[in-house]
Amino acid sequence: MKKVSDSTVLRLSLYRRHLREFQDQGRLTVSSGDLAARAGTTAAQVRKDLSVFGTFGKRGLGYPVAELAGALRDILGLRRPWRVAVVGTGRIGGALMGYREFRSEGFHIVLGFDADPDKVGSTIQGIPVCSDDDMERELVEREIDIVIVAVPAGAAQRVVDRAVGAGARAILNFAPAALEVPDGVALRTVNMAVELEGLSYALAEARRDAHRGGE
Amino acid sequence: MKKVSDSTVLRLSLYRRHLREFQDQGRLTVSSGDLAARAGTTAAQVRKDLSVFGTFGKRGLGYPVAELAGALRDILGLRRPWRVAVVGTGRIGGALMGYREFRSEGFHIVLGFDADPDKVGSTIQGIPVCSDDDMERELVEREIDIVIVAVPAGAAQRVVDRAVGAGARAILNFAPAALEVPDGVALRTVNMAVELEGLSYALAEARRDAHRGGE
DNA sequence: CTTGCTTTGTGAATCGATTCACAAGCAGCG
DNA sequence: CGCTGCTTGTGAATCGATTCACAAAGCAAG
Repeated sequence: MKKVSDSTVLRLSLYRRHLREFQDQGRLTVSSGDLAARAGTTAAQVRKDLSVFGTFGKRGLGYPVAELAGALRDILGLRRPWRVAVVGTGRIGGALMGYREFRSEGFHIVLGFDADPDKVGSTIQGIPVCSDDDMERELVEREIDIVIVAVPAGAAQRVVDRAVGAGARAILNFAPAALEVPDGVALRTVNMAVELEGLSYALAEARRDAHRGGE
Repeated sequence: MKKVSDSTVLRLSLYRRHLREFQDQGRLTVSSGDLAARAGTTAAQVRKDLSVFGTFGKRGLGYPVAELAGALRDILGLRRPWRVAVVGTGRIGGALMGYREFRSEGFHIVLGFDADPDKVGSTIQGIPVCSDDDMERELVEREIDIVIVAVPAGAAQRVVDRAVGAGARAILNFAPAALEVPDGVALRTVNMAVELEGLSYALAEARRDAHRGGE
């Protein structure tokens, strides 16, 4: 299989979302242009992205909404639910444990981990919290597919190493840290502070331009 | 000013983080290679990124840590703090209001907005919550620079329109929705479900490869 | 069956970002 | 002072992703 770029996969997710909207509206087919307009890209981009995985449309007609949505579901691996654990049940971790969007997309958060003995044994958002110490065993026993890391930056690499050691193949990291994982392990980092700094740059740049009189 | 790519700005944020670590370790200079190793990129990339904004290093020596960190601070617009408001004080919004990393990087969350009358007038993480209805007035009066959107997808575009109408120039969106903003307004969207679907794709792909016998 | 309108799928062209490769600059040393 | 060892800054080359452009295909109407 040829390598598929991250940005293509990301867009497939978006397409699927918008396809569901079209489906709710009772549309039977959409053109690449319709889909592109919603997803904020171009018709050619939509067609190119889809063509990586096969041919789904009919010339002159467009794409059958329901069928394409199903195909994307398969491609993205969303046919069956994934089992997810959250490490670190502080404010961020706790919020993620209650995030509706995850469950409705087929990501079932089945347990949390925390180092705080007061939290161990309790539930957060109805999800049981285990001790950090038992991480390896629990990950295996509860057949966790995806580990979400929501611990402070300093602890993140250690958590990742342990999770990978226990066989984790996919990690979503919310700690503001650059993490290392071996080949074959999928890692995505959401760095919220970096996103804010991107906005800060844009604001500063706008101000600089204003002082300089545009350009 | 030539256009600077998002990915360059994103990396500058990372460089600054790692520079502080070097600084804490007492290093006076770093080479592009040192910085690249930490940030997970290449020496050439580091030099190219920096060269967009000027020349900061000395040949044969590397970059002066403190000076470069200061320069990045200026470039990223972090010299003075930004005033931030969070719209939607549910689980995600509430967690963001208490997120330490934001404050320590100079992003001061000064108020929240919520539609729930029970919350209006209370404080979350020590930050006062105002009514959605007063958004325009409060944004102007409290001189908000950045608006964080943490409302359900269906309400996000309306919030953004109102914020932009009140003069907001920078928006960080956590709602799983494709938002439209006029030119001149900086928008970043953090779509956590899409990130998870990226991992799902990787897992599904790995499984497909396994069934097919690698490749 | 033919004409006209639409829209896909895809090679080719373009664009942008990353990587390469090397001259130029600097410190240290004999 | 000139030589050695590093490291930057940057044009040129490469790589990858996006956009263009058009033949092929489907449908409808006459």
